[in-house]
Amino acid sequence: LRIIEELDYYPNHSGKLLKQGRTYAVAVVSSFFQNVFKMDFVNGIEQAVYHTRYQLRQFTTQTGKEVDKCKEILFGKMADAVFAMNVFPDIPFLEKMKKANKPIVLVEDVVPGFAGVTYDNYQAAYEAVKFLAGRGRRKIAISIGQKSFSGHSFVDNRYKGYLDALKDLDLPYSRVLEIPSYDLETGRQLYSIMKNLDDFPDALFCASGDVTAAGFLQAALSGGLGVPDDIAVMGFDDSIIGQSTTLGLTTMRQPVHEMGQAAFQLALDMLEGQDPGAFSRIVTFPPEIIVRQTV
Amino acid sequence: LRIIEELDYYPNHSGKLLKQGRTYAVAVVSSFFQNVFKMDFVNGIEQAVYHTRYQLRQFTTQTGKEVDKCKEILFGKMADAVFAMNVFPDIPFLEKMKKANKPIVLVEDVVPGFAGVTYDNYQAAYEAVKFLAGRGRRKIAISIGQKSFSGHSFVDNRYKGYLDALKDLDLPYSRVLEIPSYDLETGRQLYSIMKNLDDFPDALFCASGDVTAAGFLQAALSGGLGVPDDIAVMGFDDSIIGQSTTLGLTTMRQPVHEMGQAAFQLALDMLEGQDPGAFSRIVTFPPEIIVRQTV
DNA sequence: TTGTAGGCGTTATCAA
DNA sequence: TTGATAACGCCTACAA
Repeated sequence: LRIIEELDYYPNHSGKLLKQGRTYAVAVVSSFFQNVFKMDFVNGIEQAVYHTRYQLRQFTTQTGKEVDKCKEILFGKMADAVFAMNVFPDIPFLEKMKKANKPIVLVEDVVPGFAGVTYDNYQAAYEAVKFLAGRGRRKIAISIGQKSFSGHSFVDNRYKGYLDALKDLDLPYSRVLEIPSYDLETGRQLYSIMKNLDDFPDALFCASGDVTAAGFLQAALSGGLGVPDDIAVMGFDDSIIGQSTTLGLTTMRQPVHEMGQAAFQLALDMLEGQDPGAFSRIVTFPPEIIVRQTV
Repeated sequence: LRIIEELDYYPNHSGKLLKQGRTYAVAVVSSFFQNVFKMDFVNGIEQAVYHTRYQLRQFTTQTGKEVDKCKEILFGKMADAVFAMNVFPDIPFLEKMKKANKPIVLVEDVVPGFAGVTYDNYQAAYEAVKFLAGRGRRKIAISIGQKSFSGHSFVDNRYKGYLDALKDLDLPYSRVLEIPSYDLETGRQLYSIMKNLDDFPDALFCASGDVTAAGFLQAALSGGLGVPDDIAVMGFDDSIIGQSTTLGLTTMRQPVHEMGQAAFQLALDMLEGQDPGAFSRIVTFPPEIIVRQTV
């Protein structure tokens, strides 16, 4: 032991893994770089991982190559389990991985019958509209990301929740602002777009997230629009961005951090658990409204 | 090749690495989980890594165990190079790693003679005070993290910049609010602390970062304090938090994303470059003031 | 061109 | 308890 200390000997990691056949690593795979959502999610995984012998690895791939990357990681023994963020649900692929006993946890966009962690996006949008209507708003616009080809992405679910709520509440006004990205500048542009609308809304539900809501708030207030007097604004996520706007943002909380922790727990259940049900378990988190000053 | 495809064969990563003796991985080591600073920094590394054959790995350690972890990673061949964030500068350790030709890039807190990426924190604080004074402020308070034992951490440098600027500008007023953490709530508490001060400042320089500045802004404005009329507020970092406050935050930009890219480039130079100077190169980024509405 | 053998560093097994 | 040996899967070098 003294010699080990003196020579700074540390066991070669690759040699160890090769022999063991297990990596004791889990991997996050996504086609986008760090952003606030991923930060919160990864933070949740990190904290859960911290108390175990596992390592966390992150891989960024080209859009559309996620499935290949997952295969490479799992079959090539780069990690024991994978968290796939917003990956287009390729059922034959998922079947194959399940049959091969390779743990994949789908995040956000989930497929019935396969392990995943998600959020009730339909209900969240539905309740957001109901809440706005309950505060006397009648002309509720929504800003939202691109709808998907499949019609089953989290964006599609939020969209459906919005439409169904309007219908159930007998609100004839609807206005959908579909935006290409989720950044501040796009949020600011929402105001320019809205200004030119002939029929102005009295509420904006930023289903596109807190960052876009913060951008809208900046542009609207410096454009002289009163919030919440002229227009109510509701965000989505309750991320640190939503928490730090100067005018407190009312928002639909998504417990992203807890989702990360749950995702790791689910991966562990698949890797070490006796419970075969884990391979088709979906953990769904409920919406929660955080009321601040913009509604 | 058809058979490879059919059987979903992927080369075993550990076997490959064991033979190669190189991992083609770089590792970020820190004693804290994802936060906005780390997010931006890692994002910079990720984008630089993306175009190479390298992978990025992240390791979170107990505070004080960073050096052990770096040794384990480098000697145990878990990665080819390490980015050490805010690690207490242990010179004998750094000497040893340099002698062993193991690339370590120090981030933020840097040691002369060893590879690192940093920011001119002294100059940044100095210029922030000068800027505030140039706008007619005479009683400038600073909020800042815990000073270090060594007296040479980035916090210490900001502190010195503040004091020297006050001296050079003949401003007798000084008020240092040393805070334990960098979150929103701590920022809000800055307002409560300040309210009870007998001699109220006319400017607050949040050298503790944009997040604390955003928290202060919330508390101050809802407490009825006028910004910038009653008090000027200046942040630090120009992170996404600083960019998304409803009242635009004037702040001292730190190009964290670029620092991440530079750190990876420096690691590459050490790993693949012919230039032995890389092992003692320090890349320092200059400060830049972003003027918005709070000053 | 194709095939075979050895070694990377670890760990598990089996023998002494 | 200790010590030698084989095998994990890859790559490279050398032989056929």
